[in-house]
Amino acid sequence: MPHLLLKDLPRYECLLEAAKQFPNLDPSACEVFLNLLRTGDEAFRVTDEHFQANGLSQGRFTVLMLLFDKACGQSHSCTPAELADRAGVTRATMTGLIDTLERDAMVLRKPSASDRRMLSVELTPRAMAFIAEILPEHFRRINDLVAPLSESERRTLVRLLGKVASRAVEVSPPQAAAVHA
Amino acid sequence: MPHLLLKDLPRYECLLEAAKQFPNLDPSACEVFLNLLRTGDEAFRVTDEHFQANGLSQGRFTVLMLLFDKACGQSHSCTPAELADRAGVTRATMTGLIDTLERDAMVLRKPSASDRRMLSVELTPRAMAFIAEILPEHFRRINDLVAPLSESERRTLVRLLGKVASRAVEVSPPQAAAVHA
DNA sequence: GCCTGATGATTAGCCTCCTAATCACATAAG
DNA sequence: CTTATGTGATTAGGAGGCTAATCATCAGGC
Repeated sequence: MPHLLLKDLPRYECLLEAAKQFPNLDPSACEVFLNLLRTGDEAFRVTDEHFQANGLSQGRFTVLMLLFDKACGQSHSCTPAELADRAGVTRATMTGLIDTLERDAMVLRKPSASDRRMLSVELTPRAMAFIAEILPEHFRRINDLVAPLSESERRTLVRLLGKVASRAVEVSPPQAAAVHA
Repeated sequence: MPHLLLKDLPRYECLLEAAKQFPNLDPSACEVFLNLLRTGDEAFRVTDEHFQANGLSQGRFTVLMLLFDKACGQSHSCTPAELADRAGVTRATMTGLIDTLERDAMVLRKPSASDRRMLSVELTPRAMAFIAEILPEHFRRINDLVAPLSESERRTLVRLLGKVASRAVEVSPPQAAAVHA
């Protein structure tokens, strides 16, 4: 479920053309922006395809990874709230994701002993086996995707992406932590 | 409505740690992949924030842009099927997008004279004014986002992104044009 | 003229995201 | 103790993706 919605990128000449109408339009900036969105989406698609073939969505995969990470660190529990925060979705969304994962016998909800409002979410053995099953192909796809880049190109790309990402956070902070004035 | 779902990127040391468990995991490839997804999502967010403030979604904006482009080229009509193809969504999805745009008086559905199966979708004057209103800020945000990059860095970034995007298309073609064997 | 199959648009039903409202419980203030 | 406030999880309802199934129309073969 990518969200780019633009199959064919406008070509550079079109941007130059359009720039005549809109003085604000910087062709090179737009070109970077469009390529960034498109490539991000393509990269997403390459892995999502594999997920879908295994009945996963990006959200479900992320939850499994977060719990798997916990499990590896011996900390066998995680609350829905913590999962939501780390996955970057709302708690309502996390409730829905856990619902379907529980339905598919991938996770269990257990009441917390100390605070009766809280739950603890745990992976089932079935989920552990499933993760071990799909991860190798996941990494293979990532390696394959990045294969055309040399190590030095990879460093350059990460550096340039980092500049843009930092700038993005600067110009529009992820969530303006609503202060109760 | 970004879909990355991972607020905090695993740091490089974590990747190296994880690589011990999974021989397939190439840390530099994963780093590129994660940065690509994250930066794409951040870039998306910067513009989507502006859209949301104006009651638009990415899908609605794309439809308006496609129709606007048509309108500028004097070709005042466009079928839902063509819009769906160019936007990269299914026709069913396009029906839904046109529904809400029509409800908001942004587009009109008109029956086609030549083929009674077809519709023609047109922008309303209200939509034209709306587009002229929001585009300058849209371009301003894009320029702002890319501002930290020099012209030469932009060319490099576009080139490297292009390599990855081409590779993505290669390893998993967008849609395997189902042949009716 | 009349089937048959292709094509445009829509509908129905599912999933995942969202916001806002609700409910249960915890905690601090009085 | 009681009340107010805060916090965890859920529910309700909306939007936009998808696939699969329908319906109307077109175009070709006989």
